[in-house]
Amino acid sequence: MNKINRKIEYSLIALKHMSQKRPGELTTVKEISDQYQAPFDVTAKVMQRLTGAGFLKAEQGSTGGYHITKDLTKLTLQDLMESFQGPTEIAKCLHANERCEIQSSCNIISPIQNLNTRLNDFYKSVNLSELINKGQG
Amino acid sequence: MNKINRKIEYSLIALKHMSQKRPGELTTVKEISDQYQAPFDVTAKVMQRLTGAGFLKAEQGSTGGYHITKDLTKLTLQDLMESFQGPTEIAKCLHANERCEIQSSCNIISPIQNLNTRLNDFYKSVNLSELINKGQG
DNA sequence: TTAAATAGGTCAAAAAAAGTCCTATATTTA
DNA sequence: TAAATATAGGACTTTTTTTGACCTATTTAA
Repeated sequence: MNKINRKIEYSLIALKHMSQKRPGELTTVKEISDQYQAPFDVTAKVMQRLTGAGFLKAEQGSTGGYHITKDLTKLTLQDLMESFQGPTEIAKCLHANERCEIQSSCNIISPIQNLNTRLNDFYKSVNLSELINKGQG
Repeated sequence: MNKINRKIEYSLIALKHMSQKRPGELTTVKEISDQYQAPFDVTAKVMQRLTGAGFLKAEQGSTGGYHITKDLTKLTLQDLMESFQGPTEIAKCLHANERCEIQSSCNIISPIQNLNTRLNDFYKSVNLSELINKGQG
């Protein structure tokens, strides 16, 4: 529990890698999967997702690749997470289409809602640019 | 991802339930599993764990049960989580006995460490008593 | 036309979470 | 003293989630 998933990790790796390039310079999936030993297919999907979310722009064709189009200083961990899994929902009862079996008798729905909001606020407080550039990593 | 696990949920349910009783009044596993429709065995394990962590005291025998022994206003979500899963570690690389396959080439170890600390600080900022009493539950 | 890139669907394997089954021990009470 | 009811906890199974692999299509430069 509390683990950050691989997609978020690969996203951070890719974003950091790309943020260290000159503006507009392209990065391929192969480049990242080779350099960081990340599985090609998973990395590819991650890049596609980041593209769909507007973080990156993809250039097609044999000399194609990706480049960052958004200002990382204006993005938060919350933005990144949301692009993969929608709104943060720490329990089933918070999700419209899921149903918690014990919901009818549950005594902690308000606390859960409160905690969810606070966790989300925390994610919003984590700036992606800052995060990526912490330490020498 | 980002889900709180069932054990933490059942813990909060039980703690809230017990905090609403008179001091020293006992609560049984059956009482909780019946009232909140939580699985008996899982709830039992949770209570045992909370006991081991010093949150509760168990009274043996046919009129036994549990009661809270710690002041919830002095406990945090971090304390609760730690009692179930040890220190919060958002990625393998932070854990002494786990090994991340890509660690040797990873470019985000420092960011991950930083984020881990901040998340932990967040959990420490969530007071259990406050959390449990948010809203009408 | 070929090579190398992105796009994306489907499936399988692995890991983690959740729950069940079973037995042992303690203690009250009939 | 036996029965009932409580905690203690090991072992296992099922379910869910996560992670990764496989495959095909499309785009574009050389």
